[in-house]
Amino acid sequence: MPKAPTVDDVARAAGVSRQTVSNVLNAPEIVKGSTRERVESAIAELGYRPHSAARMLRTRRSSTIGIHLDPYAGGVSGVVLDRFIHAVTERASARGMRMLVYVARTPEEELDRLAELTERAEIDAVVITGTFHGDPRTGWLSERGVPFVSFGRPWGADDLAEPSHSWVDVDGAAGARAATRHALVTAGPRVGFFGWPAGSGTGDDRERGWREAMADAGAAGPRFEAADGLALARKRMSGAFAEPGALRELDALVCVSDAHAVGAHLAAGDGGRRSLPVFGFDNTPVAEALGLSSIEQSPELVAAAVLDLLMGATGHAVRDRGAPAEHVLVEPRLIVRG
Amino acid sequence: MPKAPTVDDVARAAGVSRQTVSNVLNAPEIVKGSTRERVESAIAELGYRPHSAARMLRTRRSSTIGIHLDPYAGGVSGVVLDRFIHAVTERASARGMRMLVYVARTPEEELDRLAELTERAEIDAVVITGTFHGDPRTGWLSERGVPFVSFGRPWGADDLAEPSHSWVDVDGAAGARAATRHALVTAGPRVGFFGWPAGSGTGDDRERGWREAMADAGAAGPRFEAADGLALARKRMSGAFAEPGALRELDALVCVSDAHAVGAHLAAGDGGRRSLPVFGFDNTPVAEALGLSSIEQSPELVAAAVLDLLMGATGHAVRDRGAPAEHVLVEPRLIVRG
DNA sequence: GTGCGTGATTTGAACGATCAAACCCAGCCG
DNA sequence: CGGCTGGGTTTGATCGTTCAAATCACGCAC
Repeated sequence: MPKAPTVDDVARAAGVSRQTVSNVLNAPEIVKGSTRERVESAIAELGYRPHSAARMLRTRRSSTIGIHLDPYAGGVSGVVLDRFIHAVTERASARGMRMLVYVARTPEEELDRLAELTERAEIDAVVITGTFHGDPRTGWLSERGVPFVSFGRPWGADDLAEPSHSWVDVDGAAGARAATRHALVTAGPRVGFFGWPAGSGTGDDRERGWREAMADAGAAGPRFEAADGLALARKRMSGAFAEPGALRELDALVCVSDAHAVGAHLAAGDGGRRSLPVFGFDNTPVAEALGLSSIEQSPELVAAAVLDLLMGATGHAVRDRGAPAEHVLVEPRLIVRG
Repeated sequence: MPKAPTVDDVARAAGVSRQTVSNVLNAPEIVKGSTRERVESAIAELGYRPHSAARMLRTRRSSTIGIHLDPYAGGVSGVVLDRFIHAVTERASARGMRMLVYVARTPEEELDRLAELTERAEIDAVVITGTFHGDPRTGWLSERGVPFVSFGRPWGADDLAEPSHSWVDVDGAAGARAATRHALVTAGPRVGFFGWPAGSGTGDDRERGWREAMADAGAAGPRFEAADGLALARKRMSGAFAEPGALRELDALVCVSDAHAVGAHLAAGDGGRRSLPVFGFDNTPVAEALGLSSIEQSPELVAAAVLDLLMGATGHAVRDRGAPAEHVLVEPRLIVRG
């Protein structure tokens, strides 16, 4: 393995100084055209690439962004986050940034990881996902001045008008509203909602969309709930559908997740109504496989927005804090099937 | 933001020299007990962490491993790789390594990414996934002396006896054999196989397992095939089951993937035989949701094996090449459902 | 008493880049 | 003709760590 060429090797080959080579790379506009070309061809000739550790050391920037990898929970969802991570990585790459992934089982453990990564200067910024009420991460990051953007709103009093940090989220209420409206038009007025127990932010937001659409239409429908998980959801709805007439008196069901939707769909099938229109959330492969409608979150759009907030619309480095907290609310898209 | 403490700060606080602090961190055994304690408490006191860029620059090691993120194909599988990446990251973290992810749409693009990452010294090693016949990556990496291990065998002449590089894979034939045997015992002798078109390595390997189990039992069954994708699979089997008696004369079906299995399951349902025992591969959430049996690949075991090959059983740095090429074949596990 | 070996610690240099300031050289003005 | 300006380029210092070699302290044998 021949030693990799350094900036000095290039300088010698091009008959200029170190710094000029550095300038060609970092501030080409200040170098005279003819010398720039000479240096560029020397770079190409030698196959030179700047040694990133040296650059990091001097500039005190790692050009790396950290992101947490959620454990595989074995459930139906999860795909959304995987798509999101992929999209963020792609976007980051296009802006000359790298993505470092880390794992942690609890928020506390995540703070440990983050402390290590930031204090060793391995990352310049963080993308956090799945924010929740009283999330310890946001305050911690703000205090230490670590630039970050969250996929998920702060769930505080004033998310929209005066957010405590930059965030991007999908407008769950709008998604549920779209699904509910579609159901009202195509199936009938008795559209139910199948959600998580109250208090989960995301779930409440989606439920609100259903409520609003129903109120607008002057319609009413039952609300069911179950904790996360396909099996639980199926059991819950099997119970509900066992009530005489319950299944017959329902025109459609909007669900808080694809897991819930699949559970409800299977329960409806068991109850002899395989064709009950069911709407899920996340547009996972399972919903696709079973031909269920679902709300597509467009994690690619979220990813693009996250990087815009983190680096500015065209920047090639993380914005230093001091930049105002902004947010982006992505409009989801209803995918109709079945 | 107060300036982060350096090794010099710690040295001063502990009344020793730079190098002694460094030794406490990197070779504690050569430092006298009393001084070590003094230095350790100074480290704790100041909250010192070594600056990774400086260390990288000097040691010429980044302690970082690169891994490719597959694009979200929208299909049923993909979960296996996500679980694998998560597990690798966890294992790497435990050994003091970091994981850097990158994306690429084609193998050629992947080589570009790898060239950049290795030449800038951002990564010490690579984990590649989804190897195939004539994969350009393995040769490229070997030539350049970049340490790597693949999840997926080399698919060459002498994979097992004389592999051209270290690899870990799941024993697909064993998995299919287990499923077939189980089907023969619980369902009947007419066990079919639903595979990919021949030539895909992985698919051929799994099919071989079915063939062997059938031959051992002196049984015979039909073979079907379809390209990847749930919709295609369903259509193919709907066609097959339309033949008079075809569905009745089948006791069970072993499939090359969960997508195939789900397609076959749905087609069987359409044909009036919802209870046809179907066996998938990958144990994805969809199979779980529909109550189909499937073969669990245990990506966590694969991940552990990959890091063992890359770093040695207990090492804390990537083994330099010169280490012999080894391989590990992980035994998959049949998950019976329905 | 001198020399030697050994374990513990310190010193100087180096890794490869960028920053900050100095330098050089035309061209222009007074 | 001296001084000033400013674009283009070079020089020296620096980021924080580890390597390699030097130094130191101490006990022991001759």
